[in-house]
Amino acid sequence: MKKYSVGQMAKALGVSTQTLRHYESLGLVKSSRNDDNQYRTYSLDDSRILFMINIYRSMGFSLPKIKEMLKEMTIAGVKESFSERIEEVEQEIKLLEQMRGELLEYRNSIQMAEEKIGRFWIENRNHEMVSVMKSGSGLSLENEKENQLVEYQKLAPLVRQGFIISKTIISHKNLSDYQYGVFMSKSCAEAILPENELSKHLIGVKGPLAKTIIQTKGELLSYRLFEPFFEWIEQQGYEIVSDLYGVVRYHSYYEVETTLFEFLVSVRLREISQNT
Amino acid sequence: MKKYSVGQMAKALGVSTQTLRHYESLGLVKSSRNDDNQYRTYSLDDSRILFMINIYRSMGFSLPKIKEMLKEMTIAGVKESFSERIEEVEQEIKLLEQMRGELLEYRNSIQMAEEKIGRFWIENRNHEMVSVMKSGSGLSLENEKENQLVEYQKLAPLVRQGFIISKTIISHKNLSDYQYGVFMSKSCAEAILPENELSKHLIGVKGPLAKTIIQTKGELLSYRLFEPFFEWIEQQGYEIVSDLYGVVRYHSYYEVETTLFEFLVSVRLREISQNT
DNA sequence: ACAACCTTTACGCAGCGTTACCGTTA
DNA sequence: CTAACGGTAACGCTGCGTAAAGGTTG
Repeated sequence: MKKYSVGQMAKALGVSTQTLRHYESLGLVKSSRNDDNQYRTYSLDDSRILFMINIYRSMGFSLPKIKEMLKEMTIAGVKESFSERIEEVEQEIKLLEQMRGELLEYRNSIQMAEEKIGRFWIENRNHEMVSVMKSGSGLSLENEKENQLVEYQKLAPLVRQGFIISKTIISHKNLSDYQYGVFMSKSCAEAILPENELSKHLIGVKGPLAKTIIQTKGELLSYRLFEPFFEWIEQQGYEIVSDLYGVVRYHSYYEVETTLFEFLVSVRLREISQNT
Repeated sequence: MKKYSVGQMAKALGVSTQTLRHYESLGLVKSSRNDDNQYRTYSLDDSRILFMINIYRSMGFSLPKIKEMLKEMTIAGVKESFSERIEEVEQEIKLLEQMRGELLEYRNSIQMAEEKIGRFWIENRNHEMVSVMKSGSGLSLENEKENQLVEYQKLAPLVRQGFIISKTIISHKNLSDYQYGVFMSKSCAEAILPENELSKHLIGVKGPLAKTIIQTKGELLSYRLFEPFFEWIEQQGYEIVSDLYGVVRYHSYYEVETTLFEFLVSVRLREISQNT
């Protein structure tokens, strides 16, 4: 039977010579050798196995798995391997589709934020979100809350950090002690939270909402940063009726840190004061 | 500001301590150290960055890419990264879906073959396939054909090896010199072959077709192997009117090689002989 | 003599997991 | 004293790609 060298066989299969040697070192194929120079030689039969390996590789089987499959005597066993791989692939597809969804959502949210930096506006729809760490001040990583956060993060990596600034603190014009929060959308929370937890952390921010995008560069949150926002709200004839929620839209560090927050707060029209 | 140890921070983020050290070694984060014991300490600000890293990881960005993104000053740049990643993910999804299709097809074909080992049957539909190596005898890996095969394999790994046994050879009852072929479906060939090539290699096997599944174990193809098949065809009142095509359905090696071939050949009803 | 083959050995890649070996803390 | 932390250094996993350093072929 005609014999071929590694190079010839590699070319015919569309793989590299190293690939063939690698398969041999893993025991996927055994090559015979030319006695004169110890060159590898391949036959027609070898090519059939290499062909199969190629096909299995193109379906994403691992090399050890392929080795197993090539040694598998029963056709039922091979079918089983295929079924397993099909399930794996479907899992991977699901994951990637989820990823794509998150990426699109994130890109949109950045785009929106970018367009609205420093601007103020009113939205009338209700905004429902869940804050996991609401009740702690600062980064509370102890006991229950710590474990909670770990669990939620594992289930939904796409939660957002942010801040909760209570109404009282705002009225005192002193933001030195804001609270720390981890936010997620209601739909996300519904998917991963037990029902009682959901209601415990759910923040139903009722419309109309005053919103703004604030970009900070390594600064701490201070009242001064929000003053234009609060003044604008007043000028529009509204008053604040909820805590102020800041959700991180984008965060980077380059010497000084740069953070893009979306801040939102429930407002209502002030009643016209009789005394003015 | 409150400080946290690696262990605490790792737990809060749902990652391992090694992961945090790894990020540090890559320059994704810088940790300050406790002067007493050189333990790492993390602050609230660090946690925000680690949080972002987690989110980016969950979207499949590589660590070097994430490092870049965290240093990126412009929001447009970040958006661009997202758009790139979205394209990547969509490519990956496409690939996996293709893989799934091939896996399903392959599993079905094995299942079919398994059920019909050693059985003979007639199919009336036409069978169209393309054999790239048709004109060569044995495994021809030279010149043009070699390059062709390489190209086709790269474009469509899921082609099948097989054999072509010419009508003349069959009538001589001597199968020692069969031809080697690489088959693909017409739809696959249409996708990757230039049109003139397609017509050159297209084998239109017209119905009715006699088919069988033959399992060989380290044997060479011999006339004896096909004798029951040919006899059955004759008994049914048919005669062979095309070459015999053997397509590999499954191939393994376990001490002796095991191959599952699907063989098919065009037949037509014999005219009733006046002399018999 | 020279290019184009072939040989083996070994490191590099990503993103950590997993020892190994040792110091610190509660 | 001991368990549970912390530290660094180094190897392991997958599937080859890419030298390095040398022999063989046409």
